[in-house]
Parts: sequence; structure tokens; C-alpha cells
Amino acid sequence: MRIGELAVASGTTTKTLRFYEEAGLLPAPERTANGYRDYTPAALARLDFVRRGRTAGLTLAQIREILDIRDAGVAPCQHVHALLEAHLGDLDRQIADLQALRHTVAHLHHSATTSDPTKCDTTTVCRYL
Amino acid sequence: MRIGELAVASGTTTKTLRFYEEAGLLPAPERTANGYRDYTPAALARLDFVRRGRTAGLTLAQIREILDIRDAGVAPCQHVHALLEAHLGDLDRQIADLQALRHTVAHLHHSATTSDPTKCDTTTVCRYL
DNA sequence: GTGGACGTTCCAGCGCAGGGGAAGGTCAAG
DNA sequence: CTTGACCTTCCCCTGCGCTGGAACGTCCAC
Repeated sequence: MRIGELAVASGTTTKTLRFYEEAGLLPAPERTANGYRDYTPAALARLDFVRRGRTAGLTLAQIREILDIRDAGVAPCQHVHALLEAHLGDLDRQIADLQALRHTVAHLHHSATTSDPTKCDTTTVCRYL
Repeated sequence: MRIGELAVASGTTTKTLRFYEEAGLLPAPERTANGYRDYTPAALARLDFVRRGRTAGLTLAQIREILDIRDAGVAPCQHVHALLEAHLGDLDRQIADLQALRHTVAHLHHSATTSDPTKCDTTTVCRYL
């Protein structure tokens, strides 16, 4: 399987595939006589896993950790479990932060809606912020 | 006021102040005879505005827009109002996205908690994702 | 033998908001 | 007279996940 075919099959681009190889996510494939990358179907399964990880919001570095564990012959279940737990915590924190920010902005927006613009003070640039 | 003093007074760094000047957020101040930047107290008020904008989650580019309007002698109220409204929409979208992602990750985490790790299939790297 | 669609490498840049550090000038205190 | 704390400009680096482009090789059909 050549790189272009794999790109189509995996829904990525050849650029991304070379980048993933460089980043250690995709093992360097065999080369054909002319130097072209020659992928096995395993690469497609791996890319599918990468895609699922990305969908779950994991970073490439985290996905690589999991792949490295699997490649070392160990089942990455435990690591994945811990990773997902930490990720949940991250998400909760991000959501809480964004909601707090949303409250702040909603307040600002509300005062900007109900206030009298003629009372603006030029020294503070804009009193709505 | 020298740059170091302004940095302390505004709670930023000299690096940031030069960066803001470069980015057009802070007008280039007068220079003393030896070439040092010499800030007026107005710079502090402006930095305070920048800080408030940042706290509200605005980008430096957005803050700059507001400052540019104010510097043009116009009250930026209307622009700020629209900006905040759009920002609210962005935040709502981000929060919704993160919550959807959280649901997905929570599901994955749950199956990783309740599943039997011995059933792992090596071809899919990890069935929890 | 030529065109076009593939493939290869390497280098650069995006957007965001600065940070690091070099190489040098300036000023006050000891 | 020197030390140390400031200041100046300059350019590169960070993280993240790619993307674009140049310059070149290869293969297949016509």
C-alpha cells in the first residue's frame, strides 16, 4: 500500500502520514525498490486508533504513549484507564473555567446592554470591561 | 516611569511591555536622554484595560481593536457590545463541545472500568478507545 | 519521449502570547 | 573604579498539529 492510498483509506493526507512517522506514531514502513513507502494493513488499524484517540481529545503525545506500551508487548489498558481519568478531570476543569468565564462575560454584556453609553470615561477606555 | 517600574505596577514583565508596544497595544512612549522608555501613568490605565480584556477572554487582537477605536476618538461601546455578544456565542459553543467530549470520554472511562482487560485485542491497540 | 500523477527529502510557517538569552549601554552606590 | 541593577536591541524558541512549497525522482499511459 502506497502512502497516497493509505491517506485516502485513513482519511488523512500524505503530509500527515509522514508527520506521524516522524512523530513516532506510525512505524517507518518498508520501502519498495524505488524508495516508496510500502504500508501493510496494520498501519490502517493503527491510524484508526490514532483517530479514535484524537476524537477522544487525546494529544498525539498521549496516543504515542499508549502505542509505545502496546508496542512493548504490554496491554495499555491500565494506562489508558488512568489517562482517561486524568482527561476527565482536565475536561471538568476546562468546562468549569469556561462556565465561570461565560458568567463574567454575560455580566459584562448585560451591563453593556443596559448602561448609558454617554457615561463612558475615556481614561478607562471602556467601562464595559 | 521606567519600564521595570511599569512592569511591577501592572503585574506584567518588561518583555511583555515591549511585546505589547510591538503589537500596537501600547503606544511607544517618550524616551529619556539615555534612550530609556519613559511611561506616563496613562500607560498603567491602558495596561489595566488590557488585563481586564484578557480576563474576559478576549484576544490581544480584539483588545487592540477596541483600543484603536478609542484612540480614534470614538467610544468603543458598540463594538465592545458586539464583541461580547460574539464572545458569548463562542463560549457557549466551546462549552457545548467540551461537554459532548466529556460525555464521550466518560463513556470510554466507564467501559474501561467495568470491562475485562483480558479480552484486549492487540490488533486494535486498545479496545477502550 | 513526454505529460501527468504519483512519490521522495528538506525547510518554513501558521496562530497565540509571550519567554530566553546574547551583547552591549547607563546609572547609582560602595 | 568596580560592581550590580537596570536598560537597549536583536533574534530565536516554546507547544500543538499539522500544512505549503521547492526541487527532484519514478512510473505508467499515450
